[in-house]
Amino acid sequence: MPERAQPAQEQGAGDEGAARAALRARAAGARGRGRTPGRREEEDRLRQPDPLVHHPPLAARQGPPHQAGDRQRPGRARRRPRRADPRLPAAGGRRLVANEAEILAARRKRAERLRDEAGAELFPARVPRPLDSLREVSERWAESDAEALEEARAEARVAGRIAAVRSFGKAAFVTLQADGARLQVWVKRDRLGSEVYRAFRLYEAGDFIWARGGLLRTRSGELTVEAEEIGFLAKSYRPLPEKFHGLVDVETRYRQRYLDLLVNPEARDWAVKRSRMVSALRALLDERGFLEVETPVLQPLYGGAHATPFVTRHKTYDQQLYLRISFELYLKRLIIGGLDRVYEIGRDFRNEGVSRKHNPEFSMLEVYQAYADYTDMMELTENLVAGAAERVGGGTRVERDGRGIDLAPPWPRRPMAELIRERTGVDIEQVTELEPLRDEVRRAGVAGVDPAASPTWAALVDAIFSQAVEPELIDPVFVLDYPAALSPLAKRDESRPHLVERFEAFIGGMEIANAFSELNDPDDQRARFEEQAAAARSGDAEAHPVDEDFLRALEHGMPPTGGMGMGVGRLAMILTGAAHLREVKLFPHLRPRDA
RNA sequence: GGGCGCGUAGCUCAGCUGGCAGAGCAGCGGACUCUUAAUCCGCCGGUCGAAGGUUCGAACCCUUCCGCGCUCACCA
Repeated sequence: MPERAQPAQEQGAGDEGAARAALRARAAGARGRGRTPGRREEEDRLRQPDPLVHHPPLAARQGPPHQAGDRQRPGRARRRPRRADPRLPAAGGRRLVANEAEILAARRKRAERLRDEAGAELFPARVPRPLDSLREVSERWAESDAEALEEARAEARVAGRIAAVRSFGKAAFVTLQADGARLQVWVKRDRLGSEVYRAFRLYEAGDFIWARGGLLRTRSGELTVEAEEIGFLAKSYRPLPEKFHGLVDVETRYRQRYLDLLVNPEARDWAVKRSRMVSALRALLDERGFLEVETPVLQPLYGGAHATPFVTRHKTYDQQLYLRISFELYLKRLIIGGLDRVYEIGRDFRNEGVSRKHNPEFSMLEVYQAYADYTDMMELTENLVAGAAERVGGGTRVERDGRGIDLAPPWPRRPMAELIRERTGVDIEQVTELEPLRDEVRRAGVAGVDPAASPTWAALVDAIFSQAVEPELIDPVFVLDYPAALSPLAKRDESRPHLVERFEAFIGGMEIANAFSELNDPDDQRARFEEQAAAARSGDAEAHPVDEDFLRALEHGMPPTGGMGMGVGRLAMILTGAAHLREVKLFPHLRPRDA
């Protein structure tokens, strides 16, 4: 029962702020200075003003006499300090400062005028039909010049959110945004009539509207709908993020991802790519005859990985349940039951720390194929990754940290011992005891590895590999021939019993997949479970318990089976070039807002 | 948990060696029928994260705390 690749535990590709820096550079243009913005809303929420104590009038301040008189600006100097008005309603869980309240009040007031003076419905139930897709309109006429548009008498009726308004008194240009596409609408009073135009002036950025009219090119060549009809679709009571710099604050981007998606093209692009990637994985597996299944998230006993589970409780059964840490044991039951090719794409939950490398819930693909072994899983893995890349991005070449990576199969197969020897000079095949290996590591001076910190030979091998080898595995590679001691859950290599039939796939310095020839000897499996149980008794909180029900299933016989787990988030990082797992996660886990 | 960094207007950020708290955007009022960060005129907007300390004087120096980020450890 191999524990699977854990996308929550990324071996991050170093550069902390690459994504953020890119965002900032894009948002701020050439003038952008690198600086992490702060978050003021929090403080606003916590403030309890006492102006007399904290903000005395300037006249009452102690100040040097020679500075006092001549340079004060009367207007500023006499301004009374503003502060949060405790009477204002809390919104979104925090107290509003007066200025933000003013902005919101202005939008409310404008909405009321739109409803009462212009007679518009703020949230109408119906949208005029037929409606042209804004994206399709802009794509269809993208290459047509002014004459071509006129000749075709091109027309469109589009709807979207107002992203920007450039107003000229009796005319205005409105940038509509929908589904990630943008299209300009030219709103002119002489075309619409003064009554409609007066109502239009109460529209504002963030609102949803529709417009119908002929397509033309402006002097600057932009495809534009010259509105002959216009209407209101939905009010936005809150403003969009600042239009030039956009939304930069990392925490706000995650907490209010909808704003991030609206204004940061990367956010949208990565979300779309991840979705397409998952669709591609499904399609590729389906084409190979695999059956997608769903197994319990709520499990009476957890297993299949080495991790701390979340615990929950079923009320009416008064039953303790665990959120799954892997799908493994259930999928193998299905193999036993004759579903010879199954996979599941879903969420695992591991009650571990949250950081750039950890998210308590993360997506996993697990695949099991009867009458197969780990070599079949290699072929499957490289074809899934390359196939997904082709279907998502059009090719098997991706960029990472400024260099290209080719995902096209076949990927090299490299024994772990060989890689370690190449990088460090340490030969784990020759040095098979803990103490000699420690000496060897000290002699070789492996950076980042403290030989004394690893309690066993296997742990030290793992430390060497993680530190010295893994970060350098940029191009796709299968690492195989894992020491049996390092992989107690996989089938032994028959001709070399100190090794197991296991591989891990690495790309961009990250573990992408982990696979085994699955252990199907129930007696051996029982022995492994009991080792785990013993470890648990001696204090290993993550060792998992004996699963009698699973053992009973195994005793009914499981065919030789290859199994593979792949971190969906990790693969998404590779295909999008994202530096952080949470960039490809729509709603990453965050610390709660109110302590 | 350890280390490093950051926190100034609703947003993005300046603020020099301790001496007047600023800009742009957003908001409000006005002008403007080819703009696209529209432009122009005027106005509004601040507990400089919090508390304490040093100082004649603190956004700036010191201490503690809070929040966020990075990193190490942990997490095979």
